[in-house]
Amino acid sequence: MHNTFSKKERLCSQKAIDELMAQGTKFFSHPFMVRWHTLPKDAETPARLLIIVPKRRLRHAVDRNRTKRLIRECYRQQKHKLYAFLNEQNTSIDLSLSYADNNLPDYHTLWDKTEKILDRLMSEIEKSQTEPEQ
RNA sequence: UGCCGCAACCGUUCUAUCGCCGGCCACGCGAGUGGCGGGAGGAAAGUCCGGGCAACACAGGGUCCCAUACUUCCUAACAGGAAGGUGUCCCGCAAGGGGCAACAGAGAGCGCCACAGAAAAUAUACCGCCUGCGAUAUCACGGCACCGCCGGAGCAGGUAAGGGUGAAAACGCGAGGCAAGAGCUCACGACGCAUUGCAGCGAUGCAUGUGAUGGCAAGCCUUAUGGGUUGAAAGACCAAAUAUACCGGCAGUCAAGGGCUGACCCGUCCGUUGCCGGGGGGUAGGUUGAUUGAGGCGUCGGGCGACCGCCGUCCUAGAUAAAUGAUAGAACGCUUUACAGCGACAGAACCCGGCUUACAGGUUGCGGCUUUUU
Repeated sequence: MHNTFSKKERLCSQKAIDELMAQGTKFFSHPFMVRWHTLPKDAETPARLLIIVPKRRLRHAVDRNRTKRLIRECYRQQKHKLYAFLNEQNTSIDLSLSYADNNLPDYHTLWDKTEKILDRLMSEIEKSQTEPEQ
């Protein structure tokens, strides 16, 4: 399969970002702050991702660019699990990964971290789906 | 050969796999698929100057505010650059070479000048120098000298040469002059100004004349010149959904109200309600602005040079929450005995011209020094 990562799979709209920040559920798993919230089933894509690397953490634009690209690669190559799960649950989500470390990440450790986060995310989604609307 | 300085240029490369953003071509109703080719920098950085572009504003003058400040030239423009002048510092025996410069005005005015020092700006008088007066006493002291004269406490005045202080001391130095002294006078020199002469477009230099004398304008200021504000998140255009000013059509209702009509009924028009269509402004979103330009490269010509002109040739990122990447392997370079590790500074955001700052390593040219050989 193609591990693509096209424009549709990115969260670009300012309005959607505001909504996510205001209403999203969040959890922390080093080195990421994860925010997500569920949406009605969308035909185009099961998940939209927003990658955040704050200027406060990494001062140089070069470092921020590289960090974002690494995160994108890790997500791109592992997202099929999440997509399959979401299709099974018949839902879609908006998701943000906010980098919260002061050092440049390493590809292999970042891969492991991303894997963990996706696992945790899926279990959380499942929980919220089984007991909806408090 | 090595080192140093200056200038110009480069600033990792290749392969495989998986991706991202534009372009062109083909196929497809379309979503899309396939092929070909393109995709960060010398500083993309800081956002410090200048300009283009855009919107808004705008009678004229003054004040305030900001910027600039030796000259000429270059340029679209500049606080940039080139050539030159002046001052100053360094190297050199010299000839000469190189560095640096908020380099207009302190003779318009105000203000300031710590400590030290007598005094920091209407000069002053601590020591010193000079003049006058000069108590006691003719005794004592010193010198000259031989019946005398001079000095000596103190007081009054003159003086700015010398002393010491300081970042800086009333222009330097020599001579004249004087009681002692002093730009008081003179020669030479430093400085400002002026005009005249000569050289130069000019700053300025040389000569001449004349004048004054501490420094700070990066304290205020004066003079001259320039400056409208904002900034691509500018601006222009298209525009779903929802609500809807307004317009038209159809249907319903005469339940409130009005006209035709004095009253009632009926009718009809307006109204009102609903639906449909049109429609303006405008939100999400999209397009544009936006990459062909004071453009790059090359030949020739002009100019000391910055730069300019002619001709030829090339099209070389265009994203928008923001692409230009990731992984693995190899090569290259550096460190290290080796294992191994590392790969400078740094990421376009409307576009240009500069400035400033960061930068491992390498290449080329010129200059200087050194070594070796001939």
